[in-house]
Amino acid sequence: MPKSLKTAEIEKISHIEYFNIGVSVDCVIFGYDNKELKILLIKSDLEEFIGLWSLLGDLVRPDENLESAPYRVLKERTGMDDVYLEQVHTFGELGRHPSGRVITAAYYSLINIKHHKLKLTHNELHWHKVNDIRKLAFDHKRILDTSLERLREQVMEHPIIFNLLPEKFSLRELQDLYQEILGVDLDRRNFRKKIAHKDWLIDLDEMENDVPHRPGKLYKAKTQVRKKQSRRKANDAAMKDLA
Amino acid sequence: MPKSLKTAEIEKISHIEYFNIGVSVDCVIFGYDNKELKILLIKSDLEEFIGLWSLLGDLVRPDENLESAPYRVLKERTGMDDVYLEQVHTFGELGRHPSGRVITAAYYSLINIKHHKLKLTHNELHWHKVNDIRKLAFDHKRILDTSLERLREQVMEHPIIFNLLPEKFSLRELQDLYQEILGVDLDRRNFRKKIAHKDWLIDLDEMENDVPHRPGKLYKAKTQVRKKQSRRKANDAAMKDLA
DNA sequence: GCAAAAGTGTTAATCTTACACCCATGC
DNA sequence: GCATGGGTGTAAGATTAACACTTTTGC
Repeated sequence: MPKSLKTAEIEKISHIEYFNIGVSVDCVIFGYDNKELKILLIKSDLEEFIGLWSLLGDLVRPDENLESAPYRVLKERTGMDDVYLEQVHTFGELGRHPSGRVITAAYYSLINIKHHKLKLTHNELHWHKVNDIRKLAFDHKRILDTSLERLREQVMEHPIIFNLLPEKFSLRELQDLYQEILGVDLDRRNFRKKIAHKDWLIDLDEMENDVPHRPGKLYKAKTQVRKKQSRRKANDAAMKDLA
Repeated sequence: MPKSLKTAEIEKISHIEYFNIGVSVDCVIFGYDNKELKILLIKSDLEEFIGLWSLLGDLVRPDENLESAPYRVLKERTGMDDVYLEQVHTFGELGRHPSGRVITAAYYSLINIKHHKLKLTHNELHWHKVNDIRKLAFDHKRILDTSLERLREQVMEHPIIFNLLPEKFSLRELQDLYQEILGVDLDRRNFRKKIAHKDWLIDLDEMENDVPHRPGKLYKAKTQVRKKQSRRKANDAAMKDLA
């Protein structure tokens, strides 16, 4: 047996002083309303950040999986479960939190802002236009920027965008949302071809109504596309790209 | 002033029991030698994982930035600094570590296995073929799989692969490395066209020597491509993709 | 001269872009 | 009848995929 072998218990004791870092999760909760990408923020309750807004976060509980924490935060703050959540990055600069050493794992979430289950549980929770945000508490602006970057990278590759829309939507609504997220204008005919090619949608054979123009067809996402497709496909694509 | 406003100091005290989670980093250190993708592992010194290999990791020090920790681990274990390192994902399942609650941020690193500075500082450190690895200590196999997946996603998009090669290399060596990472065979002519198009290389006007066949031209990566290009370009690409 | 890998170009297929007209509805 | 957006196709350009022969070197 190697001479330096030790039990986990001994290792823990010898490093006990290291068990002094807080771990939190912060949720970048995206919504879409009125043709604008929104994010759910809460007024900071820390004196240091008075007047500033912050992401929804919480310390990870000692008895909870890291991945469970953002679901809990969402459930507590919005009443929603079964949401799309994805880890983005973990931030751990010294001094990023005035309470001491806190490392935070950032997740982004895409939710339907009109969902019947959505009930904001706190009167200092508000939806903000992403494009208007200049400053947030902590390093939350940087977290938002990173999440938005990731969302832009993911949104064409994986059928996740539908989490931001009502169950039924028209192609125009979908295109508007892509445009808002990517910050570009898209050609309608080319957009429709590209979406059709991805085979993400089911044609509902229904029409919009109460629109002051010719109604569009309604679609829904295929078989509850709440999660990204397996990364397998991304790999296949990368390979095909070069093969 | 809102009634529930509190200072960070008070907040910390009220959550003191949460500051009981260890935070570590684990490094997936890739190298390339003998046409094989390798990973640097250390024999686990925990009784629970006797006989198993594990990633190189360490607890994050209370006075060190999260991002600094993997650089420190690499420096300590290999003598290398100025390496390519990228955060992949943070793992925090309950029970992933027998010492107690430890959440780990995984990074992957690409290093030149023949670099003159590389000095393994521990005699239980060894390079293993990635393709041969079936089981590792902790959840390190999963961390490896996630890192490899990410490496495959990144390697065509960003000029990072050169970190695995010596300073001067031939196109054949580069192609072999891509094939090894992606697990596919590539067409030589198409590969060369694609690489030329990316404009990542400088033609050194030198030739291989001591090869038992016609020598190939040598290239080096343009202006020390140690980091990914800015994400900006990825976004532009995503937009262009749809515009 | 033989084994091994270097180097190179064309064609067909696919994908991407740019672009304009008629249609259905509410008012 | 007019304003609004729905719905659709084509041609040019760019990119990708498949594919084979000649060259240079060491032995």
